[in-house]
Amino acid sequence: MARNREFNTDDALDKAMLLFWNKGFNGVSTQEIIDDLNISKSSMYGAFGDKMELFTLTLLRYSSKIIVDINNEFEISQNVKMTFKKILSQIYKEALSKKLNNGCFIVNSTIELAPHNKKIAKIVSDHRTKLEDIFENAINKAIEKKQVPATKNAKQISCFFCNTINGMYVDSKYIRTKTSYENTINTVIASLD
Amino acid sequence: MARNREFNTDDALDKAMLLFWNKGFNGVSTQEIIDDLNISKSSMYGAFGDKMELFTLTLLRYSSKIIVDINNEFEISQNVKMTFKKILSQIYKEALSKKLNNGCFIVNSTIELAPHNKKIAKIVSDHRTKLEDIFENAINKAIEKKQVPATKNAKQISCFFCNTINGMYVDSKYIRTKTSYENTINTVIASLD
DNA sequence: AAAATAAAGGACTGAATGTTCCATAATTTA
DNA sequence: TAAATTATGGAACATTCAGTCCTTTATTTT
Repeated sequence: MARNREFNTDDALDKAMLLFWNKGFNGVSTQEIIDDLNISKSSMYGAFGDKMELFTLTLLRYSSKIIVDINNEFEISQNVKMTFKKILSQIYKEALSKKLNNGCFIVNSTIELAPHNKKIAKIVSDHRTKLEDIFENAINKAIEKKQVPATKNAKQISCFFCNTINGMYVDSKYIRTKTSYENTINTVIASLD
Repeated sequence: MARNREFNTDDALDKAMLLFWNKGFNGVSTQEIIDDLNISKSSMYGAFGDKMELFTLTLLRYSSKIIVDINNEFEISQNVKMTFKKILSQIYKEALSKKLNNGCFIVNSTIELAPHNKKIAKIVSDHRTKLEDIFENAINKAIEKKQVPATKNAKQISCFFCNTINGMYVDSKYIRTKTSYENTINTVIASLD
């Protein structure tokens, strides 16, 4: 050990995450990053490797946070249907309240990078698998509790919900009317009846 | 009039469209464009203005083509449900058959540019409005023909279908299994029953 | 306190970026 | 056929890009 790092690594990752989330990998320059994090280039390269490594760290960080949050939602859940409605509603409420239309960092990265970068494709794909698993477990538990008809296919619906969420995050980039999202959510939630 | 253009403008636009569609605005350089179109820089700038103008032209061209195609589908349609199933299935069949995971040029541009570029946001938003209108008309006609229950809200379902399509185009960037898409489609089509 | 080690600042690099300019070539109109 | 006009090819431009290098500074270990 020798001289200590003068900045907080997690804070720096959070700031970089916001930049990449908002403008994409290609939309942010290294100069912009070091200006925003208020560190020097050598510090950035020393701490995080290169631009793509930094990006990857922020994406993994984002994914973890989302997975933890969604897991929590279902742990405190009394009713799956309500919880799904809450999760879907939060997406558009956040979108409408923010000035930044940054949507979902995972979706953004899927579109921008997944087809041309295997590492990013893996992160995105792993994230999707985790989400679907959480949903599937929640629906199966609800079926056990007779809150959802046993005729429903939990896997199929989980997949469909992920699709809906991805769609909503695309919409959130340019749709600023509550009604549009509520149209979708109402139709979607009905699939659990 | 004077010297004639040596290249075909429409062919050039189609080639440029493929580039942007596959790699996004920021993912394609002017050098790459002129190499691919096999024209000189001055020809490109002379014919299309600048990179963003060229991009905009290709995006509008893409949008028009999609709208014409979808319109045609419903014009030859005997049954809305079948037509929707056909449209949704085509998305994943095309995705699975192609080596390029380019998805939908409109969705890609929505994610990459709409939040930071008003002109692109308008194109994307107009495209969405047109699509929803086509769907709404088709569902209403089907209700008249008693193919769809009159209790259904055509506007709401149209909005939901657009959401589903956007979600599928996100998925198409990294999901290579038929089952996943069929899970979604089966659940979605059921909303017309 | 000295030696070792790691972080920071920032100048620097070479390549790539989007765009412009200009000389030349082709075509049309008068 | 001459003048006008547009297209082409490619050199040139300033800027920005991601990434490196080296000196200085701070901290730890011996």
